[in-house]
Amino acid sequence: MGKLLYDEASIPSIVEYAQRLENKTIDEVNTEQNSYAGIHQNSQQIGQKQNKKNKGAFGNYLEEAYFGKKNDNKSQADFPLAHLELKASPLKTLSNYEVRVKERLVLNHFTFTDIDKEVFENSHFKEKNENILLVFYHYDSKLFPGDLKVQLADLWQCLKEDEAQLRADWQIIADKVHAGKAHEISEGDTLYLGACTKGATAATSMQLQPHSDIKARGRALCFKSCYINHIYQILTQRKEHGRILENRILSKNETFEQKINALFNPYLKKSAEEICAIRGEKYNPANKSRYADIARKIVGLKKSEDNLYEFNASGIQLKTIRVEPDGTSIESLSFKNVDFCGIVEEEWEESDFYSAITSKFIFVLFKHDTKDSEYYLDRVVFWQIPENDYQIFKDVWEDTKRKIKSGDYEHFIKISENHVSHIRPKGKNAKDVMYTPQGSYEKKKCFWINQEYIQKNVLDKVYKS
DNA sequence: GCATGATCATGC
DNA sequence: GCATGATCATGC
Repeated sequence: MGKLLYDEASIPSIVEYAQRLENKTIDEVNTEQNSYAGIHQNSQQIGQKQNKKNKGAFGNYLEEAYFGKKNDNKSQADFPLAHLELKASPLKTLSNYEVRVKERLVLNHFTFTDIDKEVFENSHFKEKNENILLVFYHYDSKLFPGDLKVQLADLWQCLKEDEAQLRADWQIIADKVHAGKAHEISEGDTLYLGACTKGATAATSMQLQPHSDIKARGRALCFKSCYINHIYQILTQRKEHGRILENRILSKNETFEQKINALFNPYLKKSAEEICAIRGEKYNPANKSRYADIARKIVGLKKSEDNLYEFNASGIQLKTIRVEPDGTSIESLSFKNVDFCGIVEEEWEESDFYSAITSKFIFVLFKHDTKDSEYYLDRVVFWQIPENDYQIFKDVWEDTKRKIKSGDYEHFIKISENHVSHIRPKGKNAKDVMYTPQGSYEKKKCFWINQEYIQKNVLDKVYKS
């Protein structure tokens, strides 16, 4: 073991050392410094031992060949003297050249017995993840870990930034365990911090839980993909522009639900046109998204959706639904257009649709009481998809990916084929097309959640109880 | 009446 | 010009 090139007890020293990697690869910097951090191996040698596609390959290489750490005691922080954890996070480039974090960031595993005994203040989560050194790198399955380019390295102190929400999320997970409902935990329960299933298949990862005899899938805590992507964006902005205005809508000790309800309260029972009049905005009945536009303006969202800190960090889905006098709705819910070239390169858990499905939903319900009367703002409802239903969304997504890969754009899953989700066109008109992996152009389409599913899971619970 | 495909206004 | 969040139109 050679001498380390940084001070193991100092966060600034470790962060500075990590930042030497920015815009370079580990092997480049090691060569410049004439050091392999005491370990005389380059990435080809390690790469031959480890499959290049091994998901942890870059993280291990960073730890061993750059920081000179042996990857042994996993429950201890990576830099115990500095109370600092090291995490590598892969980036991908979308077909529009936008750079995005590729997947959720997995933190510590937990057992239901342990979390049952903890409170947030003394939790393993808080202890281990208070200071995280994040190293964002460009993922490429064809390259050795030492040849991957690092984009950004920086410190994220999640409690200083977002303690209230992380505590609320942690508590939701712990409370399900307290209630003997570990088997009902869903990634959609929470906004930033998630309890994700990890690694092994469902059958082999079943665990006992303290307050129920029902076995539940083992879980790890993670930063959900929207949150880690948000962190990447914030750190990039701070590096490029300094600490510019970060537009938070929550004040201290206020929950997301309380804030949203407070924003909508003044307009309850008022018609769309009345709301526009009160707010001094124009109302155009020919605009098909007029109800959605009102809802977005009330919470302060711009079209791009990333202008509010909490919305960008959580990926929360704000949707408006028109409700008929009998408590039913007419239409299914649409999502972003499918990127035909992007989807064939993606895994389910990295996809836009997965991200939407596992986010929380805010439904803004506009109702009318007779067939010919105006719709008025009736209620605001929070909801998430139960995890038991994720599989069918995944099946629809996988089927769509497979058909696009084979060049079949004519036989996507229809609304009549299941009770949950389908694929349908969404473009300016039939001539509005998108480039495909086959080099042809096909009509734009997107994933939809079936009206029937929303009716049963959301509207019936609100209007038929 | 429902399934499916087509289309529209908006804002950046 | 384009993505978005929807609603509309048609044919069976």
